[in-house]
Amino acid sequence: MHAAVVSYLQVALDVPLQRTFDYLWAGPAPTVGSRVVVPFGKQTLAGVVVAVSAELDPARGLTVAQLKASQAVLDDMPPLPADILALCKFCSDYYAWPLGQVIAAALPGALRQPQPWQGGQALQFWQALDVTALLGQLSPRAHKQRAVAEALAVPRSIEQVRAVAHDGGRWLKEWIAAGWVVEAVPQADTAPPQASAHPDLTACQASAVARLNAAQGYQPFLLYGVTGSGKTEVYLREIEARLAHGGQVLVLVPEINLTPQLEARFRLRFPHEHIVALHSGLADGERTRNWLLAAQGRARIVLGTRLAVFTPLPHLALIVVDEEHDQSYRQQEGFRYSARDVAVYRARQAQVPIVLGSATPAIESWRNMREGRYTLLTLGQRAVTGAKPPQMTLISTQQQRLFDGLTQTAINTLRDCLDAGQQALVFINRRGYSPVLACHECGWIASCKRCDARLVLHREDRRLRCHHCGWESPPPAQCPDCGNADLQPLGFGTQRLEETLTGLFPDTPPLRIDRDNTRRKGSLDAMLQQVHAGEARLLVGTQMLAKGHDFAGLSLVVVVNADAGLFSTDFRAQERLFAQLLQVAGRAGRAGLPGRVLIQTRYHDDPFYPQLMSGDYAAFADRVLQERKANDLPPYSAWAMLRAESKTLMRAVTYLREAVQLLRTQPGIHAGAPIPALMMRKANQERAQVLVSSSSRPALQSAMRFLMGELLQKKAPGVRWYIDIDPSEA
DNA sequence: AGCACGCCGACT
DNA sequence: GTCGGCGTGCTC
Repeated sequence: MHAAVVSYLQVALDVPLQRTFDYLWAGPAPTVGSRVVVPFGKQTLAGVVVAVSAELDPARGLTVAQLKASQAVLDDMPPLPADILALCKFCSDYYAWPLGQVIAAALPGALRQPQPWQGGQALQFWQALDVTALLGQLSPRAHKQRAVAEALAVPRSIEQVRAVAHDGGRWLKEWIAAGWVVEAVPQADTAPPQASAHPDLTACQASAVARLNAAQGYQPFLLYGVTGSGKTEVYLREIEARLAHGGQVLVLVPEINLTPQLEARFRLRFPHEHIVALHSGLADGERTRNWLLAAQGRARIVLGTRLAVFTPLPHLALIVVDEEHDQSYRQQEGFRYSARDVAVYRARQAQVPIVLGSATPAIESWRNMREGRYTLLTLGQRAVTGAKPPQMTLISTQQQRLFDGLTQTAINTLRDCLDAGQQALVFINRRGYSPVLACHECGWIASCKRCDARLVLHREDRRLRCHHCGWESPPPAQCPDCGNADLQPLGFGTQRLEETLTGLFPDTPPLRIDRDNTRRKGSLDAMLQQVHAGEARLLVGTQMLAKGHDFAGLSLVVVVNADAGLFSTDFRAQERLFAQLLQVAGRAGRAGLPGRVLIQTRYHDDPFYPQLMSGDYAAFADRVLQERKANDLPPYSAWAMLRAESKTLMRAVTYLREAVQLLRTQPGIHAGAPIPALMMRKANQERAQVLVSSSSRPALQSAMRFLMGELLQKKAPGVRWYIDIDPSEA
């Protein structure tokens, strides 16, 4: 007889509590990273074991009697490997978010449930023993069945079979029972990469590929090239090289709706590889299956959105972040992280190269490149011939009156375009721009005297506020420079644009395409269909239209409120605007038609516009970097936003004031004044925020850690708070 | 986050 | 007399 084995497990649970919980396990110690089912209060939860010991650590301050027993150790997934746990731990510390919730974000939904995942059979693959013989059994008119049978010439999962035909799963079951189809192992590794369809590389591409090929261990690259310069081909070549050495690659892309095209291109290029997609648009089962295939090392290419950055990849050999500047790499809800930054950390941790690709790199990445931390790979020339760069024109709104946001020049040009039977896009962007008060006569802009930042107009209480330092005042009755009494926020007047256009062009009613009216599934496709069919010729769109969609008949783009983006309180707004305008300009004149882009601005003298006109992003980025340095903005200063919500604004503000007092005891920390949030009421909660900054990242980290300790101690009835590290806007 | 316990208003 | 409002307190 031998003594009963007892292990003590530290378990991370998906609860908003900054600690792990300890459980007993009557049996041999499970592997760290295992999924367990544990009782928690009255609930039963799934958790992940983050530490195991044979004795209860007295430092935990618990007695054995206080511990409950873990109910089960699940084996439906391989235990989370040490590198992923370490990555989660890093994120938990860096982003000040509970470890259990970071881990939960890293797992697909089915593996967050306190039941074993039942979809294991979806990991099996099936293949017809003899396709010809099977086809001979089928009715020649059963086209769907025949298609499924043909697909089974190579190993297929049940999802893949269902994708071929709706009833595919049922037929598969029948054929398995009849012995026509047997389980098979995909032969990903034995098939040599096909030497098919490799386009010739330009000199720039060839040199980029050569330098990527030579990379060993951790090496970050910034692949900088205009649209059409062939960044994807560079990724594909490098991926091919890394796969040839038995590696896995992680490819991150910004949006779900861009994935199908790219995925198709990857599948075409690597027909014998397991390529799995990972994004929130997948059904739970498929996402879990894809995640497991990657974690088992069976899928060698993972193509996913930001959440894919946490996928376990035992043979990780390369990370690609496409359109690395894109805002959708930032999770804005709950566990707020930047997938690009996490990807860089992961590449260093795994000692593999990482390629950050963009035509308009994030200023942070540009700085890393300029300071020698990232290697620059430039793709200069256009690989795709034919597409001529559009002709860009500025229209100064200084001389021309605006009619609901449109100049006469813009109206005339739109009319000419529509009369000629072509398509036009009026591009507005009002997302994320704070109302910045300006004089539309002389160009004066309300700015903070103390920090040089733009002031924001808070309409609720008619106050101007600096989101940087908290200074506030009532808005001036008239322009301090020219005396004009009609001060309006930049970008005002675009609200009624759609009606105005309807009135101006009754024969070609505008079609508005934005987030609000495309939320319903399929509605975007229906609208795009109308555009392609030429039924809609006048489009009104937001940045949704800037990405990805090509319209053959589109020859004119009018940008109506660029200035609202140029003078935003968001210090990142300029680079976003630059990227967006370059992108939207690329929409015009795709198919031989000469493209024209009209940009209305009151501030045509701003250095922004000449740099935009010449497409000189490098000059723009260097200038922005200098400005950021001069004004002590990120990345030259580390920022965190402390946000609080409560029933009343007073409470949230008072709470933040106390937090500011605490922060000011910390060395090297600057904390401003609490500011009411612009979108104030959200779910009946008033919100306020305060900006915390430091010239030293470690100082900021330790101050926030200190603050969290203090805030967790003191109880604040009805106040919820959280910390946003590296916030995307002020 | 859940889910309890816990004291004060309108109702089978 | 009870059902139920959500304040506050805890979860190994």
